[in-house]
Amino acid sequence: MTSLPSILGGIDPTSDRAVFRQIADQLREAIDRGRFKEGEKLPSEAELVEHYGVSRMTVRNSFSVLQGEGLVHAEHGKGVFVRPRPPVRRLASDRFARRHREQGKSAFIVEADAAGSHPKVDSLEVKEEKASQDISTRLGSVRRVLARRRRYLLDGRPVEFATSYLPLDIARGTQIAEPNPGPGGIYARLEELGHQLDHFEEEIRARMPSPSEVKTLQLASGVPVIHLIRTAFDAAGRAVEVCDTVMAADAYVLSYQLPAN
Amino acid sequence: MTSLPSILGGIDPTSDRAVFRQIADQLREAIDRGRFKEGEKLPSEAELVEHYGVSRMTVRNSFSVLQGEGLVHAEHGKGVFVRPRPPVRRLASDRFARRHREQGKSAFIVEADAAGSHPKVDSLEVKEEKASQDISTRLGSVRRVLARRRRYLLDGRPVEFATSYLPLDIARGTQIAEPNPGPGGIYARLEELGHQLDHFEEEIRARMPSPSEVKTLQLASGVPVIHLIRTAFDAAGRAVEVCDTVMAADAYVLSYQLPAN
DNA sequence: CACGCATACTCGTATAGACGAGTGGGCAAA
DNA sequence: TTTGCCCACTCGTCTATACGAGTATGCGTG
Repeated sequence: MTSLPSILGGIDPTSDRAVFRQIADQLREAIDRGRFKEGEKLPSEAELVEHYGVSRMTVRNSFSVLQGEGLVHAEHGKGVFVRPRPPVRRLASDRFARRHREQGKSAFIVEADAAGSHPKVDSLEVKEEKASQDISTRLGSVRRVLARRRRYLLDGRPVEFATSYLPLDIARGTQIAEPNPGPGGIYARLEELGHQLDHFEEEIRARMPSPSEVKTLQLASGVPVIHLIRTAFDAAGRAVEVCDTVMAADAYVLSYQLPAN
Repeated sequence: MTSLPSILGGIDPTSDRAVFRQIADQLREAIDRGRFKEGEKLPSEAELVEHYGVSRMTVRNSFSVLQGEGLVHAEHGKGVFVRPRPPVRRLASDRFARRHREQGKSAFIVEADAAGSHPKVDSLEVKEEKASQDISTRLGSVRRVLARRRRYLLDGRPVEFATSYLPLDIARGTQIAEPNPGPGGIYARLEELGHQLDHFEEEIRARMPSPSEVKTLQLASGVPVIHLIRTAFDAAGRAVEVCDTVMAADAYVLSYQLPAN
């Protein structure tokens, strides 16, 4: 390996920039310049202590800065590594268009197969429950709803956790209340039930994950989530489904097409 | 103030959960339950050291967890405070529709005024420059572009930084190359120049900000950014503008309407 | 050869102490 | 009363040390 001094500079003790920030700056720049490549191991804490002549906590402090930026991740017993950027899934805004619903499989499976990934859906849960205030408002003041929860994985990595909420008067007793909603998914079933879909509304937020989201999506530190709430409206203008989706932000690019008029 | 023991519990030394995580958990829960309200000061490091009987670094460690989650922020010399959730701007997907372009002011100013906020636009820079690889690709292999940079502020707080790129053969010498593009903005000018706008494509990502973005947007730690890249196409199918926008994620909700067919 | 253990190296957690710097209140001097 | 300083309290930074726990490697034993 190339010697450290040739990659990393020294500390400027006269600078008013904190030492641990100077170290973080140098590591960040080295990563940006490709001196440390994706997945590559950074110098160990001990090596940096040696190189900079600082205490271990100072080095750890700089690592923690870079972790917060999502640039690196530490593995106990192994080292600190440059975080590889996982391939992203691109979600087109027309993925729920009727023409994509004709075939049997879900949009997730179809797209992932096409991209050569191995998709999986787990923690499927379908149950009736009390609607939260927010969901109730979006669905037009319903008290209880059918909730369909599932988690999506790509090549073994969880990337998305979604819950669909439907009014009970629509969904109860139909195939929508079954774990497997059948070909074309619940949107196909809704249309068969006479709720011709008219349009969707999507709300997008980004934020840091809650601890439970970190667990469910196995998120590394420094990875935000995209929170998408989609409401489906039928031709009568009624909200027939709300889908609440939390996505690992480093796994997705959302794409929308908008008319200009 | 209510005594600490009544709000926060103790440490379970038999738990395999790290002490600083247990402290972070208790503080997080207290915040979630509203025992500490938005903007309110948390117990000082010294108080928590006293209460839990741990060292100061351990307490600081738990604070750093909560800061990473964007839940709290520290103010030197004052204390650690529950981060207030700033009001969010809701961006509708039709905000660039032609009918909104008739009046004089920009979408940002109009919407902010309507919301009762005090909008401002600064660091306006308009110049010709070499197109990056990505921008060049999106605009259809142009070498040089006109770049229009500006930062948007709401009630004094920077919330968004945007750069528009336009092909030189379209923009050079027109009002688009002026600091003030005139009523209706550059989209109105483009249409006057014969580039009737047909549709937009928007790509959305979320990620942690770079250090320079933290500076420009004065981001607190634990706040991600939404990165939106919009491409405008004219009726001839040509990409006539790419707008690269970085938004403080805690200041925005994006909203889209999609047809179902 | 195969297995298992010792060992060295990695990061994780925690303590104790020191000094610096920003903030705000109180007190003393003008 | 007003001004200015001091001090107490706050978080920021850094050092030095200790032990625990996960990982990988090599060597010795069976």
